[in-house]
Amino acid sequence: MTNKNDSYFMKLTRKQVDQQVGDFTAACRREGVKATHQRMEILRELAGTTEHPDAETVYTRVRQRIPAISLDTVYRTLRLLEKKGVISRVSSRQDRARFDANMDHHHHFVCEACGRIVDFNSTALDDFRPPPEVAALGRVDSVHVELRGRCRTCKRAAGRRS
Amino acid sequence: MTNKNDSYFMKLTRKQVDQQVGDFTAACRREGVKATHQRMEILRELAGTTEHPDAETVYTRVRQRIPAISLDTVYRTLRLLEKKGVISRVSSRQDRARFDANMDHHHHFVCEACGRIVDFNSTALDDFRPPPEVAALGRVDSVHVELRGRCRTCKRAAGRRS
DNA sequence: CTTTCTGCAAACAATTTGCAGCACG
DNA sequence: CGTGCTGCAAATTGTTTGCAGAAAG
Repeated sequence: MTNKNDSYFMKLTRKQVDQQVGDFTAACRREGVKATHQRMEILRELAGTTEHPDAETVYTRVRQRIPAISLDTVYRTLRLLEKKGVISRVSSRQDRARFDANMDHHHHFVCEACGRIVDFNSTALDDFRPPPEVAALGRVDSVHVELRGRCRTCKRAAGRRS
Repeated sequence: MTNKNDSYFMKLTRKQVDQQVGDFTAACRREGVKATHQRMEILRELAGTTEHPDAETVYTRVRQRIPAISLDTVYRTLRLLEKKGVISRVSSRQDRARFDANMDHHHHFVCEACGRIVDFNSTALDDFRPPPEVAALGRVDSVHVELRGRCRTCKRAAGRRS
């Protein structure tokens, strides 16, 4: 499956993966979360690849080692790992699609508390040129920047609460 | 609903909206697509706001003017408008969630043809400071950059096809 | 041993689609 | 007037959840 040209999806070294899985095992013990076979193998699978697989893909691969594992467990574990800060999902959680009639090139500020999205422009970003390592990957057509944080309203609300 | 402080979601002027709706009407005539009442009102709704609403929200609002409109029509029209390049969806189409065990700060190159996602780093982006207009909106916690384009493999495949 | 997980199946939510009548051009 | 569009309802897909048995600590 993997050959020299498949450099996009290079797997990490066994040692690096073991390290990450070991760290998580320790964290589980510390927090009273059970370090089950399924969880370890799911993390091992994800830690060993850079191709950002979806739940179904992780499921298919882990099943080679744990044939009886269920897709639900994969979903549940991915959610757990995300909550524990061990993995993240690519791009901000997008439950439903949102639309934009502004077709001029622009970027977004996203409030992670209330979900508000505000457009902005930046000359600094317009001048951005992809680094050579990216140019080597292929052709870049557009640059999309998302700044994540808290809008003033949500910051204020959080302050009042505490 | 709208007050002076609600500057995030300022509506555009009537004139700008009319312009955009008129342009689309013309494009419809040109391409033999029917410029129905429903389509025009959906575009009008989206063109008149900067808050990047989802389908359900557009539906609720347009229904105030066309009570008998259905949610399906909203979905169908949004898809049509997107295909015609009149609107876009916020963030790249994410049918299914994808996960990443690399928790170091990094950015993504996304091939729009095959969906491959490759991580990269950039000192230029690490140095990026949000413009003052964004700082005024709230606190920025992280910067996520997505470069969209074609990977070498897909570029090559496209060339062979033509 | 006891509490937390897993697998199963059923539930959910966002979005898409087949069909018959209605409206635009 | 005919073809494309709409509304309705049913299908699809990704993801979540309730429950009883299984396993980790």
